[in-house]
Amino acid sequence: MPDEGFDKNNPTCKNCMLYCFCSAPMDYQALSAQLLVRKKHKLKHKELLYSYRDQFANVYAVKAGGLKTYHVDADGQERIHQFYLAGEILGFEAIYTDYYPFSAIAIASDTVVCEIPYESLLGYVYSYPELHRKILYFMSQRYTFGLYITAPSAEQRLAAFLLELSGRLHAQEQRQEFSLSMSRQDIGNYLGLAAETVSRLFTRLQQSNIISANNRKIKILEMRKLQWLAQDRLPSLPPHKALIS
Amino acid sequence: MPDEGFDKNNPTCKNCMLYCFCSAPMDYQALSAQLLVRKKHKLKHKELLYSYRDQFANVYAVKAGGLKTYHVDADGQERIHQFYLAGEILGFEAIYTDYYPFSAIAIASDTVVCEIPYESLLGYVYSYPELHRKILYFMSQRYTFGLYITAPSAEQRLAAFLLELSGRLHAQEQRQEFSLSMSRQDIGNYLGLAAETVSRLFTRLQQSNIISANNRKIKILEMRKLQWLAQDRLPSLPPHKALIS
DNA sequence: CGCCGTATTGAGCGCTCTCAAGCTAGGTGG
DNA sequence: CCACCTAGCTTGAGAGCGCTCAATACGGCG
Repeated sequence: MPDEGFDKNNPTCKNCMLYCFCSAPMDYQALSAQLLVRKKHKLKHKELLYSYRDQFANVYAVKAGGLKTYHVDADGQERIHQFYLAGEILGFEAIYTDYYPFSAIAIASDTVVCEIPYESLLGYVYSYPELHRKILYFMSQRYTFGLYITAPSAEQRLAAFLLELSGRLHAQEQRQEFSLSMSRQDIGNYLGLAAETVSRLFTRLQQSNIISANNRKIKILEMRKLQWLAQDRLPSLPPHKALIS
Repeated sequence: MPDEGFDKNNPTCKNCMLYCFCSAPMDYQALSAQLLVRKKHKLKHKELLYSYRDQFANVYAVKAGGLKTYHVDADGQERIHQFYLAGEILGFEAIYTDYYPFSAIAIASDTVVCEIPYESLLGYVYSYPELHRKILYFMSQRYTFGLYITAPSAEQRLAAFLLELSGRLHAQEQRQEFSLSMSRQDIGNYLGLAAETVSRLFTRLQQSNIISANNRKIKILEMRKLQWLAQDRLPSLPPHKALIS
């Protein structure tokens, strides 16, 4: 269902990667929410945003909550492709195929996304070069995610995953303390591990006093040790905040 | 060393994803090789194209041979991020960081790449909307690669990897028969497996008469069986040829 | 308060890793 | 042209990590 438009005091808007465009400062006037964002969707937990093979039409900026994209293989097993957290944009993966190659589903209740028609987004690119760079920037950023999912040990994978999440959530929360929007099952699926293994690893990391983990609440206690476990599996990246101008 | 420019009869140019621009038909005149491609580089096996942390300046279209991008972790272990085969373009991963987040190295002798300055490429986008779509298309395509690297069994990973390669090489060779440009070690590294495991799998797939593998020469004998092993781990994708117009 | 999805914990097995020893092929130099 | 040399590939044996299956505990939501 459609929602009210852009609100520059809304914290979910402040964290959005497209904030600088929706906030319509100076010469970006034309890009105010009414133009760029067609409507907002509120999604409940496990509510589908788009489905595999749907005709590609929109990309979506995540304002609150989170989503996962996934594909169901021949066994009926779900394979998670990517997570999309508040401030990130999904849908670009469909440019290549012209239909969505994955399904996208909310992993948190109260997930809110802004629907951005792709064709109109492309149209604005010519008037707003900065928007163009931004799009390429978003798409490029994804390339650096998930480098660690082939790490030889489960511990390395989870450590790197937590560090990546911590970086991606940087803009919104404390770097060392954050709340997982995904289940153990989903983490395991994404990392190529059984959910039980993920659970055991959380226990182990807590016993070593490297993190504390109360259900989905994670606090990184020993950042250095966690980085050591991850073995520099992530290339050091600038916080994306820097580009939000 | 710089090389002669675009040659529309050169098979390596014909297979390039940017062929339609370099071939300069009609209104794309301005995009002939001299403008889009600054120079060509010939690389020997294991010769570096760019290095981690180098200032981002160019993307590179692979005309012949192949490359891998990789990152060296804290253990000194190489972690392969992606392979780039003839007709594909690398370097976009650096947009986000403004330096190359991985190193790129040739995995075949006689690798040839066309150097395309990113800023000038961006400049042409405004005059040639089709070029813009193409760039987004290339970048989007990468999102669909490597979905299978977290598959639970090694056999599934390798089967899916071979199928993906077969699709990516479609434009250049027979779909069922192709030549691997990467070593067993590299395949294992990419798939999160030991090289020995990869080797054993090749042996096993041969004994089942699903493929034949003489060193780097691969022939898929039973496509259906290979797809069954891969468990539909790849979303079905159109051959990129279709978009080369 | 009771339910159901999620998380934890345990036991035992099997796949893949490691280490190690041959083998093959392609390239080099005599 | 052939012998050597080296990197890459294959094959084997044994160990260990993570998976499966199963039972129990937790916690959010009605």
